[in-house]
Amino acid sequence: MEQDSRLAGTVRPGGRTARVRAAVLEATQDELVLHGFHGLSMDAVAARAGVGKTTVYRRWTGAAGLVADLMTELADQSAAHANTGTVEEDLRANALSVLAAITDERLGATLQAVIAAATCDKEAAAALSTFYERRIAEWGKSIDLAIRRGELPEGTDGHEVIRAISAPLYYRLLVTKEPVDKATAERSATRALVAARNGAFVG
Amino acid sequence: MEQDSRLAGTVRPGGRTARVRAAVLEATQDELVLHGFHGLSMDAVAARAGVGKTTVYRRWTGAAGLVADLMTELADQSAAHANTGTVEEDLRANALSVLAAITDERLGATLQAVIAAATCDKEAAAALSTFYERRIAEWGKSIDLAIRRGELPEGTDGHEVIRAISAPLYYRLLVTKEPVDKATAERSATRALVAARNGAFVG
DNA sequence: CCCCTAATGGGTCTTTAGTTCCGTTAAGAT
DNA sequence: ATCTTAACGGAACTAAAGACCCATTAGGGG
Repeated sequence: MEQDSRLAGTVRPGGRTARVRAAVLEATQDELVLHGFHGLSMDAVAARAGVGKTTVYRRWTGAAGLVADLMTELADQSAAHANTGTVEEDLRANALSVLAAITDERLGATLQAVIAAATCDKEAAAALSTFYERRIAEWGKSIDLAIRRGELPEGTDGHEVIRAISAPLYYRLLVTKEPVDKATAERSATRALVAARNGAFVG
Repeated sequence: MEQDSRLAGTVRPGGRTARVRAAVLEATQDELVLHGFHGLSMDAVAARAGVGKTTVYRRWTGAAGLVADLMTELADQSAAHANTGTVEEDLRANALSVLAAITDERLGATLQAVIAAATCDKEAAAALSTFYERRIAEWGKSIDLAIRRGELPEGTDGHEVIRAISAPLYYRLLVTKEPVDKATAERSATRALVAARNGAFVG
């Protein structure tokens, strides 16, 4: 009689509980593609997932909780950094992977939704932050390798270089609403590389 | 009997209509600071502004329309580009003006709200797009002057340099949720400048 | 100053979001 | 296989969002 203080789904996470979670997160992505975060209704998600809306409200507090959980799920699926042998190609690969993510219909819609949710919800903000922290640390290794190969100056801040590549793509996607294509991504990688080679990321 | 197809507030825009608009936009900003875009309620805005909620629904379609109008209002107030005599200082001024905007309590909350709204609303997206198009064109002049002074290579894409300065700041604000301070802004300006001097923005 | 009507605002109605209750189903431990 | 109870789902309920109607107020042209 004391376990009702704990969150539902933690004591018996197998079988049905897992199936419900998968169905709800799938349905959430579908809804995000159709209506975006502001148009995300718990009711619609429950109906599409084929589960009772009581269940959705019980396990996820609200719309922000849903997308936060979605982001957490994606964090576990993030890929390893490229290791092609040259920084130039590694950074190009990084830019193209960001491009692929934000131009993918489902993934792109999900990312934008989490970002929208994170502007006013702590949980979503934390999920986002964690996701990119990991991603930046992972791809930062490419820079460390490049430094060891002598391709970049000693002391170059790898995390900052990786951020510098993604930033213009997200800026276009979210702020200026300009289209983001392959050429944009490649330019972004090249510019970060030029700056890095000239020591702009040292210190 | 035909003018009801036109939007309310366009035939008699002076006096009361203008006062109502000002009060509503003010109240909208207050609410955005408190609850963010996702928590923006037309009802609360009307109450805070001291106007009937019917009026708010009539003149602005919904929450997205409110923030879109707010953005349009801000677009008219945008400042002219700096002209200190050196690119270095002009770009630094640009970065600091972005910093000031996103760290200001009311303006920052408004910008984040419009960005959140723009992820799923065309009107808000258009307002954002227009705002930054203007801003980038305005500050791009600093780069043109620098090219004429011989500080940057002929053919440098000024708009892209300006975007490159803002991008990392918005990236941190919206995506990674890292704090954005003066040092971050200055680094961003410096890095874009280094890349530009080395021809990364030509072509 | 007067008139016409654009624009506002209170009140009411409808719809949708979110909660609660309780019976049913199925994990997972023995 | 059996039992306990975590977790689900339908239904009824409450609260809030949003739409509508019509009387009142005040721009702005004459």
